[in-house]
Amino acid sequence: MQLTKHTDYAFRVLIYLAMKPAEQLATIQEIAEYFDISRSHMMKIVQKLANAGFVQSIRGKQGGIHLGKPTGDINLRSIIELMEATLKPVDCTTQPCRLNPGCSLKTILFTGQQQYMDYIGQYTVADLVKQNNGSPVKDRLL
Amino acid sequence: MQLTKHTDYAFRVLIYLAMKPAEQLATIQEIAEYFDISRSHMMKIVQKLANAGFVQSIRGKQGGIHLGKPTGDINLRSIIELMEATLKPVDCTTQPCRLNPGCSLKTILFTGQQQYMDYIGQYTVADLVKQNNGSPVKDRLL
DNA sequence: ATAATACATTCATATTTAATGAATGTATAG
DNA sequence: CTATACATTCATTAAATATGAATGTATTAT
Repeated sequence: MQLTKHTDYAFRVLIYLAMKPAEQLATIQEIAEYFDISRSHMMKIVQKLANAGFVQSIRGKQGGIHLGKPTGDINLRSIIELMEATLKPVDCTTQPCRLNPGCSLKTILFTGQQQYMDYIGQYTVADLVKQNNGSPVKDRLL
Repeated sequence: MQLTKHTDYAFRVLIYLAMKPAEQLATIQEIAEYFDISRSHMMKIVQKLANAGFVQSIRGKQGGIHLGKPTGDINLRSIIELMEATLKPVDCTTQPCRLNPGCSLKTILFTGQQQYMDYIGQYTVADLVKQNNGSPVKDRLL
């Protein structure tokens, strides 16, 4: 009942990138150090984000990464859907449950999770970098 | 992003008990066999439910277990809250995140989860043993 | 009383998933 | 053609879940 750290880190990367001027590249190394994670590990998170188009990566010397689309177009729900391995509240089939298929529990749980996702879906990365208690997030963090 | 099997099994136990006549006792052995789980393991799930009052257990010969309260009084949300170890969508403190405390992500995620729980909270075990596609659940299962 | 039964508790183990890191490959700018 | 930065594959570690064995305690039927 908790998001994985991969999802957590993915959000952090996006927030980090969103706080930099759009044209300025960040390196994976730099972000890994900022959040105190190993480079290799951070690489994998960025990888997934890059394959999905949320981040654009540029190889080679002077390379780096930046957001692949405007902050307002990166829906938080889509990040969860991308990073989380399993999105079903229960698994009634792998080792079949004797109550299946008449059991209405799965429908209730599934619909509940939809409520969660629908709510999250109202927000984008843009909402995460807005100032919220007086001082701009940017000023407090970079 | 998935409920643990403990929670899953807890629901199964409650559904099983709800399907038996109120005055008739079930044994842990019997339920364990029904769902094909080891007795020891099933014991632990029942234990938690018993400590919380959802199930009443009677020791000794001719002992067994039955529901501790009417099916309509066993809210599904309360079962999740009882069985799930961790209910926070993200943990920003164990290994402090540098974006904390200005980061609004945790608030969004937490509120989203509330939506989930609030939805689930509309249902009780009584809703799980109602007939739903013509034939009573009871007829199909026991 | 006491043996049988059924829950209670503690301890140890196995399995799975998530998390992490090392090593090596590929592209590109200078 | 070399330094840099992303890309990919493989192996390892750690943590959380899940599971089971052994033993204790209460109750009741005989």
